[in-house]
Amino acid sequence: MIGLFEVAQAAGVSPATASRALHRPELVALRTRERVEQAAQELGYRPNVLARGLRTRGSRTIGLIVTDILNPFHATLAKGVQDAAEAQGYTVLMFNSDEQPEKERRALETLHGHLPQGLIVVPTANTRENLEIVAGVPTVELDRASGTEHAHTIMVDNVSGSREAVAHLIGLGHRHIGMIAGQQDITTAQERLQGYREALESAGLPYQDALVLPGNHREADGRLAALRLLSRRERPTALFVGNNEMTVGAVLAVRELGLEIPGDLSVVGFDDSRWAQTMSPALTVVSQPTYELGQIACQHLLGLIAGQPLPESVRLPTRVIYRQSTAPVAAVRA
Amino acid sequence: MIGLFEVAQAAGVSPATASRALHRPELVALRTRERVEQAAQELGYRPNVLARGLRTRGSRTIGLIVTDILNPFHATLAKGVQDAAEAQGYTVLMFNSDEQPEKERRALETLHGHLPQGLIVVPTANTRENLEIVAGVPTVELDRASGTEHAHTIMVDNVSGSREAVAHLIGLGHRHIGMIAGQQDITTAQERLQGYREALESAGLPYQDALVLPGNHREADGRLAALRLLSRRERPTALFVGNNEMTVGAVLAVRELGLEIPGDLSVVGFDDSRWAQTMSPALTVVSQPTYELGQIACQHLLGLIAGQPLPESVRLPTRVIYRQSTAPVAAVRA
DNA sequence: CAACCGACTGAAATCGATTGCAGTGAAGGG
DNA sequence: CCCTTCACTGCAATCGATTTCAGTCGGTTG
Repeated sequence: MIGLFEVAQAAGVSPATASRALHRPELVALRTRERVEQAAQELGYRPNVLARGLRTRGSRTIGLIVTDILNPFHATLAKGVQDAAEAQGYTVLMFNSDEQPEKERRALETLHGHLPQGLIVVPTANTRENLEIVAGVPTVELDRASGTEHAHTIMVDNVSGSREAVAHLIGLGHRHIGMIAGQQDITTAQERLQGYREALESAGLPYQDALVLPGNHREADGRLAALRLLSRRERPTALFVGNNEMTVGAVLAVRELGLEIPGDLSVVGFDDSRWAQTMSPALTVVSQPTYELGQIACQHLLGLIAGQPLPESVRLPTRVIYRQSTAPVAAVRA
Repeated sequence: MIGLFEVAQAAGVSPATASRALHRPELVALRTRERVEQAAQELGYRPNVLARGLRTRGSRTIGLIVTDILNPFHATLAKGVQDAAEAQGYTVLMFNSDEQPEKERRALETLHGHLPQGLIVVPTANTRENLEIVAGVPTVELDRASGTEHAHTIMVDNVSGSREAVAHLIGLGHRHIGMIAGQQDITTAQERLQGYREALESAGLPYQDALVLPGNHREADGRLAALRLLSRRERPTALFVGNNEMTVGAVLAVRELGLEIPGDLSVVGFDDSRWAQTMSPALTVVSQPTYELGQIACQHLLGLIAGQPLPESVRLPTRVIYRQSTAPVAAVRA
């Protein structure tokens, strides 16, 4: 292994000087620095991150915990975080919590041993308690809020995205709009439901409990919820689904029931995806700047690490993309 | 920070004994060990991975380099690797090469500084040279082979998967079968093309160069290639696409041209996905045991690290899943 | 000309865990 | 009763990079 010692020897200086030459250039005479740099170059010196991290108590490493890397939304978040981290020379240690508080806890414990400089986490139900494991480490919560006081959160504007989507349906004449909401212990799901309610309210429509079903954010649950909603005596004419996975399930359920989109039923999903774009008919969705969300979360975290004063809460805009899965309710009766 | 020192103090022993008590129990008296374990438990001791790694020259960490985490295939591989690693107490450092040899090189350099115990890599065009950076580190190549001598590779049986898929098309009466192959500097793409040729050959059909187009594995390229193939005077009646992303592009191209699947054109893709399952008509594909591929690669690597004798090459089976995107060629003329 | 200054460099301590070696006490054998 | 053996424990060195502190050496200033 090529260590600083070898470099120093080759350059005819002490390890101390070699170290300074490489990352505190202003403390070393120009000629010495050049010799060291050349030696490092020629020998292919790569600093031992472990030794450095041990000494400096921190390792230019940040932790990232997402709930499900197989969900394209989370994969995109992860890419945004990684790219931003790499741009600043940080390495990302990534973990999956699979929405399980227990796995999240294990991930945090492992992470803690690596002395990360900071942490980005997509919270689960228990994140508030789990975060004690890494107390003192700058942390950014991504996409959802854990409820921890003074936590930094980077989220999208779920409320207005939902509100606009549902208002769009109302504008098309729909009066019975079903919603498949997520688990209500997650802020994202709460906010999307709130947007739905607000849209109804400003249109003077009543909120009907029976039209809103929860779901655990998985495809299977979306399917079941949709089957139940669409089997009601008075079938909704439109469906708003609170996350991408459940939307897939809902659309499959619609097909199973032999209903036409948008002829029999208008559908709006939350979160755009290739699937939403290429299914037929193409799906109207509330889209989120997913990659940017990850990127900004990372930049925010690096800012925190550097001690910059930053706002505790950042909201990125959502936007409704109108495609072919929504149509005037009149069409149903026609 | 709770270190071994604090634990030792609380248990009334030296750090040396505390260390042994925790990972060499047989060297320590039962009662002492219990005291140490309890102290560690109560204080919430977590070993400092950096210090340990520095001392033992290795950090219970493995590296993983995939080419594109946004591709569900790679995301699934990553999950397989991570789950298997976690099961054995290993931490995964994951990087994206985005198919760029330069990014791969940087990832390897960063990784090298972390003294990983092993490495799993989905090779790019330059992997053979790049791997010198981590010379001496046990390495497993995943999904593709870099061409390095005596490299351990975990791949699927691309040739027979393709052969069977194309034979299926031939069995349906197709005689003009187009293929969108990947870049031919990647073994996976070579092998899938070979399967295509073998199928033609055993059916006594001629191989026509003009029916085979390359592509860089991206959706956009799949679309362009499909547009070109399907605009030929004598249009192919079937299309075999060599990877999942390009298949999406190809299907979009088919729709643009106003062709019906499978009425005007049969389509088979390589690699199953939710998109392939839920598009209409559902896509006939060659499926791969993706998650297992990742898992097995990781177990293989951990085996190598432990010094077990293992075969250099492992092939997992592929399987054709017959859905609605393929139909007898007769239907075209009907 | 002496005292001093500033720029630079090196010796050595340090981070926390592991481990070779030596030392301790008790048990057992002669 | 003494010596050996064995089980256990502690001291101190070690991994590689960083950093404090103490020089060293020209050159400068009063």
